[in-house]
Amino acid sequence: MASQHDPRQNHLLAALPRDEYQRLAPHLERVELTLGESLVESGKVMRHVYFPTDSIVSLLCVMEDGDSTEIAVVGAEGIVGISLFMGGETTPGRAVVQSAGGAYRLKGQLLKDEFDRASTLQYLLLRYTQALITQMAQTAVCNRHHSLDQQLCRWLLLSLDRLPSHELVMTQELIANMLGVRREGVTESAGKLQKAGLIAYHRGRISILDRPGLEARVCECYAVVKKEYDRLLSYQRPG
Amino acid sequence: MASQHDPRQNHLLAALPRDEYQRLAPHLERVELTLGESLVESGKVMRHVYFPTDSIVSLLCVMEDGDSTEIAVVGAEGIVGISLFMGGETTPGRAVVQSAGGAYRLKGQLLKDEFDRASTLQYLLLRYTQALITQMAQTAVCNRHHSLDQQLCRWLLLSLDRLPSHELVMTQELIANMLGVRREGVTESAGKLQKAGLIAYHRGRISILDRPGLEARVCECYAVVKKEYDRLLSYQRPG
DNA sequence: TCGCTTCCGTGCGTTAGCGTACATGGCATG
DNA sequence: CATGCCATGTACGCTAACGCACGGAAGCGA
Repeated sequence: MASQHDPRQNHLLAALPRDEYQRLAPHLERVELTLGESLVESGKVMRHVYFPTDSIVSLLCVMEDGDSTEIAVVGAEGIVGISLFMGGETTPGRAVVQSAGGAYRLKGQLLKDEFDRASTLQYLLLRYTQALITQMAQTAVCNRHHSLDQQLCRWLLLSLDRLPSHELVMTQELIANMLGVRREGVTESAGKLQKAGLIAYHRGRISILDRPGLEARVCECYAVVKKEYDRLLSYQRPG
Repeated sequence: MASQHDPRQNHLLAALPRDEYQRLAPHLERVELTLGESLVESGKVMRHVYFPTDSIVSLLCVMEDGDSTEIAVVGAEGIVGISLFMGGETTPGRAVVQSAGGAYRLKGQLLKDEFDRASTLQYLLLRYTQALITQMAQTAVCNRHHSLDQQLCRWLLLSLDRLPSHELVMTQELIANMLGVRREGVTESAGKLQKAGLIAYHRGRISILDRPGLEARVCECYAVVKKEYDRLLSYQRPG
């Protein structure tokens, strides 16, 4: 069983066979991520990858004028810094802590070394990356075709899936940055959900009161992403 | 030099060292892709990957109601079917031929075998996948924040970069499907470009008359993607 | 040559989301 | 308790894109 602070609260680390995990474990360094902290800056070379345990990290694409959009969200099921093993070293995007909490970090070179052994880690990371790609694609199509109301539901559910509690610490201003819309738009959509009794909002804290209600309002995008994550990250190795 | 039909017109295949290429070459099968042909269907297991030479393939995300959006575009610089080596076997998206032309296909298992040798091919494919991810992310943010006019310019330039000629065979209806907008919207935006003398449109054929003019109108997204492709696919191996 | 289909242009009214401005009420800080 | 900032609510005009409907023209096949 996992102690209170155990790297294996991260699903990728938990899925490693004993010997691979033992090689990495001494180098895993626990860090506390604070809300708004930036783990990856556009174009900067990363020194570490991060395995969240009970934190959430948003992958953002920021443009010259400051407008931004969330591309994908990473929790305990994933890793931040895929470009380190994909080979690019850097990304044009940013990674920002969306929900404070713990994570374990690992020096990029150590991850790369283990990855290059054609290890289980490689298998896991590639499958995870494909799940991430699906999330990005579905986010793109959702941005195009669905209403802000639906997108907000999707965003809340994706966050909720990565949190232990039913409460998230997040101002409407920040949600607006994630979704790439106006703050006032979020106020309006969130107001609808609140009137419908699905959530309660109070100064940067959102309590989810009726999760099935959210699921009833969300667009198909949420289910598509969730299904693909379940499929790809169930970790039944072929051999 | 490449003969008229040479697998090495595809940049990934061209970048392989001799021995790796020799292993794959006997299994590369030339195919002619026709406009609108579907190479990958949502959820279906793929049997082959495709290396385009002078064709263009669009990666689409299609929703239940039929609305779709292009997530990324693949030409001679890339490969169609990344989920075969990423490990997922399938994707929720589709891959549709956007511009007819040649490609070489390879049985999925053969590609996987070579990939798992920790070969140069693996190095190339992973870097390519990262470039693809960048394109997807930028597409998402462009969908959100930029006008249809700008997106059309981006789409034309991305297509143009993957074509030998200055003419593309593509109805406004199809472009609308790619961009996830109405056909009438494309008519209007294309009309502006035509009035400005940048393109000429005639029954499913677009001639680009003034490429610098398009580049002057396009949003930053085009340059971000192009720069990242150039950076990641220049193929200077570290060792 | 006729007729049909495909492709493009245009003109509505409608709407979601934008930009802006401003009001209110918590909460912290002194 | 006074001050001030921050998070949220609200209002209003504006615009890009939507849905729908129609018209015309180019090409193709009989």
